[in-house]
Amino acid sequence: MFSMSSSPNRRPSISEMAAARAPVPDTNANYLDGLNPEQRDAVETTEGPLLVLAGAGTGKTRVLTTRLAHIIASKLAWPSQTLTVTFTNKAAREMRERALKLIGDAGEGLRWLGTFHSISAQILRRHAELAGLKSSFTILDTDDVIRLCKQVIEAENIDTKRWTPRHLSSLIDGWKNRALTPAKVPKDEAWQFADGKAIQLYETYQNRLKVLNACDFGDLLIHNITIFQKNPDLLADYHQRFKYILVDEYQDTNVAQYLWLRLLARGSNNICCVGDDDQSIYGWRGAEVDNILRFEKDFPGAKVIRLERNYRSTKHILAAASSVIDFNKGRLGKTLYVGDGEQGNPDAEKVQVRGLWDGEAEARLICDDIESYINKGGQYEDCAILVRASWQMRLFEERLIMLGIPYRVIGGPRFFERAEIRDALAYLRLVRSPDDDLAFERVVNQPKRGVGATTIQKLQTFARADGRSLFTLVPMVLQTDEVKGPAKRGLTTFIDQINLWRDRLNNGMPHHELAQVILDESGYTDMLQKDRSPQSQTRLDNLKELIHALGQFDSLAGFLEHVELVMDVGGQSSGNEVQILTLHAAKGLEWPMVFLPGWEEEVFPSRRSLDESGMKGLEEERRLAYVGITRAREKCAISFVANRMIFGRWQSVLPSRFVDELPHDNVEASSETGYSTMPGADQGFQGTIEDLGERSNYTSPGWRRLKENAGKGSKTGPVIDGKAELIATSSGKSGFKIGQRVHHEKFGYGQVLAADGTKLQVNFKNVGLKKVISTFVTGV
DNA sequence: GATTTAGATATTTTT
DNA sequence: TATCTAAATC
Repeated sequence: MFSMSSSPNRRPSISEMAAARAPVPDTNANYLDGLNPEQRDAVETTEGPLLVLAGAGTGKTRVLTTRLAHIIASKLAWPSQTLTVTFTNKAAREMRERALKLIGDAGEGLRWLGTFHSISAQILRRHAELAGLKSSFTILDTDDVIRLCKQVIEAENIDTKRWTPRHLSSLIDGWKNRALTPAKVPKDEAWQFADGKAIQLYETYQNRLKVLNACDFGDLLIHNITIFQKNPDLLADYHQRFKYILVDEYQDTNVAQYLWLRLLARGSNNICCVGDDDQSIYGWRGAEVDNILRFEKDFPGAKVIRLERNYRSTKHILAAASSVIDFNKGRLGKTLYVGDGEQGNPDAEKVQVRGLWDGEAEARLICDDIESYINKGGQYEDCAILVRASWQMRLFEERLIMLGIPYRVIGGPRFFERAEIRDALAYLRLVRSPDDDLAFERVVNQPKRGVGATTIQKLQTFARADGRSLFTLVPMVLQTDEVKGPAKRGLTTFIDQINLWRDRLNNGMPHHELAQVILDESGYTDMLQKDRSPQSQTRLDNLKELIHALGQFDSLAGFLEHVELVMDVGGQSSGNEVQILTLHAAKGLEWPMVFLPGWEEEVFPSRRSLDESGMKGLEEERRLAYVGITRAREKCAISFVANRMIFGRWQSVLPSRFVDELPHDNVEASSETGYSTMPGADQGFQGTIEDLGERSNYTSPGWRRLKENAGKGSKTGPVIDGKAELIATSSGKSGFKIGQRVHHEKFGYGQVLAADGTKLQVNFKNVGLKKVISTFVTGV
């Protein structure tokens, strides 16, 4: 319907470009139908900088996609002359699909629609030499980066226990988020690591990257920025190219992304940013809410459009969210209201706030709610449980399994971050680029080939001295007697195999077939098949999945590039299942029924957030609360508990301050925390000391002590900190929990240190070394 | 060099 | 509690 006279992939002729400059309003633009006045304004304001403040559920994505479609359909620009940046691959994909749906073939050729990282990688590949790289540079993921940091720290003889590689990598990442190259880092920040060596380490890290012909994620943008700054001609080319810039989730941009956008927008000045300051929840990853707060100053003459009509949630849900977020200072300010009609649904349910005894009771209640919703004809997929931290998920999983309710955990370790997948990819990387030392180190002894740490260290020393890569160095070392025995044999077969695989690839063996061959011939598959741990089958399945995914790409290079930047390929199909996810992962999603458990001080708002970032941290936690509530369409149930087990210890906890910030009129509150004793307090335990037999996990200190003691004929445990530990065996059904306070008629009060359902280890406060417990332990 | 054991450590995670 | 890493032992 909006097809153009010529193929959109063809470069436009001069006259076409001239014609495109004069907007030709399309009177049949029915893609504009159904937009409200503000949305329409946001779509049609095409000149100059524009900030669209889009509250939750106000049609943000629709505006963005329609705007893109509008620009193309009105021939203001060719698809290839628009730059659209998102944060996630998923958002980019959705944007592309929706734009294509609106304008059909005319939208083909949206080459510059993608994530900040994928677009800056594209640009960097074209001009890599200006950053001292080859255009075939590899993009390192977090895992590689940490290993590299470790090497850098060790090279300086710094204790990696006191100063962890993870810490250094997060510092470097933080600087890159702020667009600081080693030279630009404020000198006093050097003291954040290894007694003032931080900046120096950052510098060596960067040098190592250059030698490896590699980039980390932050580099993609930093290199772009420096290239643009040093080469005005080149920047001018891109100014010519990008007539319109669209940015999604602007509140999440960091300094580097902001500078990058500023540089590119200087050409046309047609930059449209869409975002919501109230949904900025990635501050800990370098996002600067300030970017969106400062927009009008940064882009003079900017227009600001607010989208406040919410088409998602009931009035009670919106009132609850607004009430909480209103406690934040320094907002741009918007008030959400029900988009359809004055009141919305008059029968809408109020937001529920419930207090429970402990996490298990909370899980029971929520899962029962889900069950009764299903019994009334609801769908599992309509329900979501949103938690602050992933450790909170376990209780819900256990309960859902018990009830036989299908569920899916969203997020968690991603497909391409799994060890077996990264191993397989490292083999492929090494076959393709022998100089990839990080890949070499990863797989040279995986499966075991007798090449241990000592050998690798030796090789690294030589490689450093020679300025060669490990792979090219090894054949030379093998000529000498520096490496002997199993290590020598292992290295020989390793090198031979890699070379053989490379020949096969060059002789036209399809890459997915090669991947299978590599896994089989290297012994990797064997290793997993022999491994009888419960995860090994999943690992084999994952590898199968990987080979399948490989088959979808034309070339190995194409696949690797894809993998480096698009890490979310794993099985996406979601069936009819209850979803469990973190609040962070929930952004951008919505459900009819949303459960928000764990609203307790220290948990949510999280203690660490407050400790580390104070007021700023608290406000971000509050935005997280806002995001959580606004995910709900019809029903939102918030809950908190009185007792929670955190890191294996029971703690009594207080309701979150956010609970008090909810509006009374829109909330229905109830509490069941009136217990005076722990559940199970009425049950008795008879204590005798026994051999505990085999248990899968004795590694925790409590159980380890317990095991040491078992079967030694000893009647009591060792004295630790002047307190005796006694091991009791349950006489009946266990209702006791780790950390729970118990009472024994002889020994007085104690605390349960370990329990597996039938046996208890109790730490009694006032006891020295004592004998058999033959009497009952009672919960208090 | 591999395996076992002991100890420390613990959010959120778009690329 | 569960997981990861380093030291100790085989």
